[in-house]
Amino acid sequence: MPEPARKRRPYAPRVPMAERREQLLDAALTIIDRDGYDGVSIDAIAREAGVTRPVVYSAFDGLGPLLTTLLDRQQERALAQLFAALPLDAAGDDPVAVVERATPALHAMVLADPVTWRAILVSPVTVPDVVRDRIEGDRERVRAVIEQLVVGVLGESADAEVLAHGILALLDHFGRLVLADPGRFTAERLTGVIGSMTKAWFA
Amino acid sequence: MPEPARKRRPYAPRVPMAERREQLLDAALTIIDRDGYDGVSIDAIAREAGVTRPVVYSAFDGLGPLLTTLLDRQQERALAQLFAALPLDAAGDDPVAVVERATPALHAMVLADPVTWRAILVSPVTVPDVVRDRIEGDRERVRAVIEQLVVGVLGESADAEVLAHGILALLDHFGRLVLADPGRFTAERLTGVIGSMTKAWFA
DNA sequence: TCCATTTACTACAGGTGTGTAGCATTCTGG
DNA sequence: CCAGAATGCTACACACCTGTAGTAAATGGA
Repeated sequence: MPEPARKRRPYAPRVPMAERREQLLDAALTIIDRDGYDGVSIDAIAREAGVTRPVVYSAFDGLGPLLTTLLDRQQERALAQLFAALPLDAAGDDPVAVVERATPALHAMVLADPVTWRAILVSPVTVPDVVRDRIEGDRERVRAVIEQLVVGVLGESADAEVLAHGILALLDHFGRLVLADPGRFTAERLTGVIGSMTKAWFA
Repeated sequence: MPEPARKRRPYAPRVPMAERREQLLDAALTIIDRDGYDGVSIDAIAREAGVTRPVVYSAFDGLGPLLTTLLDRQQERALAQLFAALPLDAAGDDPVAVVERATPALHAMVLADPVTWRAILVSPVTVPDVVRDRIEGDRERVRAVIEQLVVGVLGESADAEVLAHGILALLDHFGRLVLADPGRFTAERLTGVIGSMTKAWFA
């Protein structure tokens, strides 16, 4: 029988830096989706990607920069999806109609890319600082957009800041419900509730 | 000059087990409040309490049981505070009046014991499993109570489950706002927004 | 006062993660 | 075909955490 000889690990496929970086970002996202932000480490990412840690260090300066880069990528995807689904140009329209169009659109958006949205919605506070600051910053930008919508519809009299916080909190939570149990929390139910709340407000 | 001689660590005050346990729970809560659930470990708790790890192990069987005990204690405090502030017996009353009494009460409750409430509100998902399951369980119980209130007020026709989710999400988020910036998000503003939402619904 | 009990500490063995230096392999262009 | 540049791996030095066995100090009652 031959020597045990399992001395050297088989070489991972050689890959140019740019591609390796993408692959590592994908690995990080997979871990976040499967194990939460707790599970993310240089070590875990290397294992997930089938390489050793120095490979990761040669592609990124550490966990913080890696996650920042990942967030850059996901941010672009998420905000594009979100602003496509939000009724940004509906200044004068009937609010009920607007809401009853936007709600199913948001529902579909979340289910169409659950990995992206889970990483954003199911992450609120106890995550690495880089990530938290980034997500909070984006959330604040979205909230400002909603606040403008509120002002546009209700005028200056309402407490638009607090209302926008409330609306975003509702959207967040309904998003989490959809991700957690899509069969239970359907577009119809959510649209029904949000629609009747809107009707109550304006009718 | 005397020998360096800093061989032995000064003894921590000797304390009976029951008291030590309380002290360790307080240390854990302090850490959670300051560093989040990520920072909690047997080691960190021992350091925070000014003792060594074996002391912690002699008081609890490990981190899980310690946190469970802490949750038992905090749960009692929190639910007592919450059900005192919630209008559980207001089945027939005017909803607007009920809400305008309950909102300032909840606001005061959160600010009166911010450490307890931060640990509950600012913790949603990425926390030790024992803690998450526990908090989620309690949240679900509270949500069920709210659902009953909704049914009592709106009847069976409404989608009480989803509405209760929405209401709890609003309460959660407004609680976080108050904890994050008490000067900005006052009882008056929150009561104003919640009151006008309620008025819109029922008027 | 002295000893048994209670309480606390030291020390060790083992696990996982970080970051880096130096070596091995593969690939590419002349 | 054969450098040298890319790319990947091994190995090491730390750091921090878990649990536990053995030892030292404080306390209280006989």
